[in-house]
Amino acid sequence: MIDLAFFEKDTVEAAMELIGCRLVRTFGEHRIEAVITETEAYKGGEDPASHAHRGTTERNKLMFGRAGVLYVYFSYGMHHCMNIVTEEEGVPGAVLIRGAKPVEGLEFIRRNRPGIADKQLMNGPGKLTKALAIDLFLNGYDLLQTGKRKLVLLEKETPLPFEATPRIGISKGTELPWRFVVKGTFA
DNA sequence: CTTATGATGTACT
DNA sequence: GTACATCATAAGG
Repeated sequence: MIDLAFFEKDTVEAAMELIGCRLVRTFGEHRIEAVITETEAYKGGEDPASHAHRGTTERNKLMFGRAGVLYVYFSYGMHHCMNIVTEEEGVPGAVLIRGAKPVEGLEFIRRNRPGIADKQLMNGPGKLTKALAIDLFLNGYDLLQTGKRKLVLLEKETPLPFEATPRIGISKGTELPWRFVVKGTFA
């Protein structure tokens, strides 16, 4: 079961364990479910590519907070990116969810991404947030909260084979193999 | 198939 | 002012 201990650990470990977990987004009667196929780990201090590298700012302060909370930010003036905070409180870290594969609610995903081919619905961080209708109003959302929830993370049923590669879209810290992506044709 | 480019909020120099 | 954890489209081979 997903609990605080699942997130309150080393960010790289958490990023690997998130591969194969399912995201469930609900709005009213609607339900979208997707399997996470691609993640990246971002720490703080020692990680030059991390938003938290140079200490807290108004935008990144959630990365220093409690694990299991969403950190959503607006990037390049037009995309949202979704992260899940990791590590103990006070230690910066978050896992960027870079890609997923739809398993349920395809019609609602298509509605969020009109005119896009099925294979490209959620194969990138900005695309994934648009497909799941995730934006800044979910910034700070607690995945561990009880009661009626708009977004739920489910533990994987079966582990998926994945590989570690350098992270994408960054110019510093490229030597760290902290991107994890499902192998083969699954994604 | 590949590369180039525009859109543009936030953090930083 | 510049850089950036991007994406969709246009242009070239």
